[in-house]
Amino acid sequence: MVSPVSIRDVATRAKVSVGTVSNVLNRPEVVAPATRDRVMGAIEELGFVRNDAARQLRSGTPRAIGLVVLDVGNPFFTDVARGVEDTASEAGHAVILCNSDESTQREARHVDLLAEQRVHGVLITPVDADLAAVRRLRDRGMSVVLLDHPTDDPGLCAVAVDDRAGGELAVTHLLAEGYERIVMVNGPTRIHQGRQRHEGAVDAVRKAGRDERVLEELKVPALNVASGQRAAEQLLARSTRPDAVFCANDLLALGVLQVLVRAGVRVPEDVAIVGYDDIDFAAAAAVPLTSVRQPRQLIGRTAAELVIAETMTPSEHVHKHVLFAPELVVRESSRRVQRARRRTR
Amino acid sequence: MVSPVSIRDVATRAKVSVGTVSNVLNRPEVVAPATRDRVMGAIEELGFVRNDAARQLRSGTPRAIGLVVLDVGNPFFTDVARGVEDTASEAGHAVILCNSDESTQREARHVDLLAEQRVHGVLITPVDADLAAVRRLRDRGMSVVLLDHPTDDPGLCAVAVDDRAGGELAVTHLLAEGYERIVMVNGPTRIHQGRQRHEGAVDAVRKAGRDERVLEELKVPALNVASGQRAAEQLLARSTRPDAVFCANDLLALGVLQVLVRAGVRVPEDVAIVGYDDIDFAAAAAVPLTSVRQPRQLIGRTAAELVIAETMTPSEHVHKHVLFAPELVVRESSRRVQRARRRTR
DNA sequence: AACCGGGGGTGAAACGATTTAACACCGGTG
DNA sequence: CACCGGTGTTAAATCGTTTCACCCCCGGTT
Repeated sequence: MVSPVSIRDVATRAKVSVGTVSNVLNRPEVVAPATRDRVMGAIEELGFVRNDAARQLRSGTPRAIGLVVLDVGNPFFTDVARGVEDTASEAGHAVILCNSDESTQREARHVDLLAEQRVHGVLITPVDADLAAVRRLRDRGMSVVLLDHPTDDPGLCAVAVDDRAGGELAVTHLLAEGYERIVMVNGPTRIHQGRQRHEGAVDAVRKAGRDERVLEELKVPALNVASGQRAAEQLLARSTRPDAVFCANDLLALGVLQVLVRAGVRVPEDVAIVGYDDIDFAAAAAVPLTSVRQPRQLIGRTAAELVIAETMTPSEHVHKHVLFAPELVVRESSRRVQRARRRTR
Repeated sequence: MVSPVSIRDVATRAKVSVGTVSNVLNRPEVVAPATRDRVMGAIEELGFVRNDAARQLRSGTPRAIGLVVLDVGNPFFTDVARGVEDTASEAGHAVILCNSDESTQREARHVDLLAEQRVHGVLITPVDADLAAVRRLRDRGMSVVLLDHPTDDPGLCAVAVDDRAGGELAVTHLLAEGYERIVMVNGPTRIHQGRQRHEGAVDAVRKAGRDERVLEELKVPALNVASGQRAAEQLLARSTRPDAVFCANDLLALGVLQVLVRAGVRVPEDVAIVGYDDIDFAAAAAVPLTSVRQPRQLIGRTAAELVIAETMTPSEHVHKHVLFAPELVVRESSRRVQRARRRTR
């Protein structure tokens, strides 16, 4: 029982042909004001709503874009999604949200669904680095933009943030503040963002001319709060503790921070903490968290713009790889110098 | 250039009629195994993907449901969305996510879009209590389920949590722990959840036979961390501070907690804090937060099930108002008794 | 008077699937 | 041999739009 009133009913009511109604809807300027008003009136009275399925069937241009993320629960993706939703809805597109939960199967199922929906394009953070899902989409002639996943493939648009630079920023900062035993808490190797951030961290050590042993990597199974807590417990149990912890994302950092604070460790005097992403909770933590900020909403907006542009003018479209620069936001969790100064005042 | 291979191409390739291909796709049991395999083969070779628009046009049954939330940035809605997404995708439905950002205009625009898409049904947390948007949807013959917004309207399904009971739980707990000057930090009156929670809090005071002055309400403009921080600053500036703060949601509570802790106030010895929602960050706060838990994913799942059920059997469907019971999760931020005991041990 | 051009409409043919009535074929039965 | 019921397949109608070729009317040019 879904709105049984069609364009034909409107036409009858307004005593015009269906073609004219369609014109009123899509190119109002070509129809005489008098008839236009009559048609509009009929639409109003009947409560007519365009059927997008029929529309799309004939015109071939869909009005939705797909968004496949690794984890809707992660504030990072939430903010990206918000950006996507904003520009999509400005362009009159709906956003179909899919959550792959880092599972290749779920990703595949969603991708199939999106293909059937003939979406305008797909923004995806792929689960696997082999991009199988992405290839399948492209094979079906769909525009794809990679989200937060750089690639060399010149046949693809991608929007990402320079993770290597971000890692370098963080560790350079820690070294400059005088920290000398840094542990990086990182996710599983599979996650390339983490790998990049670690490489950046190593770069920082090298560029500072320090012994590479000032930096150690501690891997945890997932990038969430619970993993951070467990990592912190491990660190506490050690005989010689690090004096700084750099976490691959803020969720980890919040977990670490909580456990350390509750164990009586002073942050940043005893141990500094730096996170990554600068989610809203970072600034509101017990000790405001230094973090590497990524322009999350901007990532979403840019990706949405790219995919819309690509499908508007598929022929002349040039694939772009947009790489945003991360930014270090220094807060109290790593400000050894300033704290010291304040204390001596 | 979106997958130009249609069911007709498959038919030609497999040397059958289009009807047979359709049968293979939808009722495989009626077609002979031999032909079935032949058709499947052709589908595979050609990389055929069903065109959902055409499908829906003829069959009339859409494969997407709409979800309109107040704020995708709020972890509460994120978790609800996850629940929706889960059951929807199990049922083979796509979820179209819309963010109204508490704006009536955005809500209206999204609702129109969903109507054009002829979605299966819409799950919505309405911006306005007058439910104008909801009525528009229903007028167009669409199933609507109200999310986290109770209603008396018997023509509607609704899934919500008993906010009044939640407020009562929180304050009863605080009173039982011996707190006697409670401030409830609440959002603007417009937000009914907050109103209900406050009424519940008042109930608790009355039922405990206390003077109603043990509870005071402090209103803030928004339910986010920043508002919580500002509220805490106000409280700190007072000559007589409350000994407990009950916040209308966890974001507020985290803001309050952070400011208090940084000002040297001991939680829960000097001031107890109770939040609402029990988002993941609540447990990971500097002092783990006592909070009223709502079954967020379950809310999403239930709502999705309802809307799918309603559209499957529209005739015999009986509208339901599901009201979940909230649950108090006691953590350290309000455990005066236990802390005292621990200290004397 | 014939012709032209163009604004304002009309009507029918797509679009790609589903659905249904009809049909061809089969061995078995009366 | 005619008839039957069942099975597998076909062809055509249908869904609601958009698009496109064409028509009509009317004033202005030759």
